[in-house]
Amino acid sequence: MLRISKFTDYGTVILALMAHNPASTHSAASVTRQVGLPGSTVSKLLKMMSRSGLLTSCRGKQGGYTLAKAPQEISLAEVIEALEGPIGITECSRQNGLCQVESHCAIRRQWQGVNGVIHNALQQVSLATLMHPPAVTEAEAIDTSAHKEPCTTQRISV
Amino acid sequence: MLRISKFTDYGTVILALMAHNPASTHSAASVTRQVGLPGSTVSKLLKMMSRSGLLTSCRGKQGGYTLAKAPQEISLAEVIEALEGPIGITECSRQNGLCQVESHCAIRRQWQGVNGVIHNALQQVSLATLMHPPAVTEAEAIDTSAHKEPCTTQRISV
DNA sequence: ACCATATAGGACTATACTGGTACTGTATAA
DNA sequence: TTATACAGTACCAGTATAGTCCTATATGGT
Repeated sequence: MLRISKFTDYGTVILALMAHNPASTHSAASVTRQVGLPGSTVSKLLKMMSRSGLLTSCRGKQGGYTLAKAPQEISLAEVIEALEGPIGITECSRQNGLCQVESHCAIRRQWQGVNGVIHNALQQVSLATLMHPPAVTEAEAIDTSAHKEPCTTQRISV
Repeated sequence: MLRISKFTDYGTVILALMAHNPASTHSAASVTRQVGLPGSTVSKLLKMMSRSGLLTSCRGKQGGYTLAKAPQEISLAEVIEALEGPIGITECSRQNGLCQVESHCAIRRQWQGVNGVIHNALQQVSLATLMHPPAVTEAEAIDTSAHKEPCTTQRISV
């Protein structure tokens, strides 16, 4: 199949959604409401992404998550790596000594090349690119709670 | 991770090995001997690849498997698709209606684009490309049994 | 000070997939 | 006729994935 996990997929959906209002804070609840996925899954994803630095978080009342960088600066490669670790199309693309046939294996170097190409492709696509096409339903997709300001601790506050 | 399964990985190793002698017939046993992987796994892979048309097979004494096409004409994309089905980096890259948020989802089209790029990259790389670099251990890697001719039924016989 | 809200960080479960095995059947060449 | 080698399928164990739940902690407002 050669695919990313559903989790990562969901992750990009959530990020794209948040990218409509990059500056504001989104609570797990509001994201859940908009995205139509199980709430616990959403908050798990948000937690993971904030731990890996894609999002910043803020606890407490009016808390929530915010994009840590501008949508143009977040690449798919980053997202994938954040949610499922380093990109390696084969196990031996990154590490030596894992494979019993490494000596026979004239293939490894080439796989690493392929890997590079793919990694590149994923790095080219930013969150901003990802949400190019319609930009139609923006107004509908955003509920009021998404409009609140980032919580105070996040601005270089007082 | 974004990676192909070990199976597919092994598959390419086996194919590359066979590609050293594209014209001759390789028995499961001889491939197993050369490749250093569990025999049952090897024959499972050979079966799968022959069913999907990458290899032709021939039963009976002196039987075995042969590449169905020249190494230059077998792409990684083909191999991956043969062993793990159509390449789709996300589940929705191919099919509609799987995803609950498809309406919100401005992302799908872009993922399909990414998918295309990757698919392309994999199509560029042929089995021949895959075994470019060394070509060193050819003589060692091939044991005598690999030198036998294709079995009669495979030539447009009599 | 207190409370409601919202994230942090786990542990936990069920299910699906992956890698590997085993066994029976069938075609082929000698 | 027999030994050889592929065909097909059912099976099993280990692991990864998707999803749930619970407790702790931080924040803002009253």
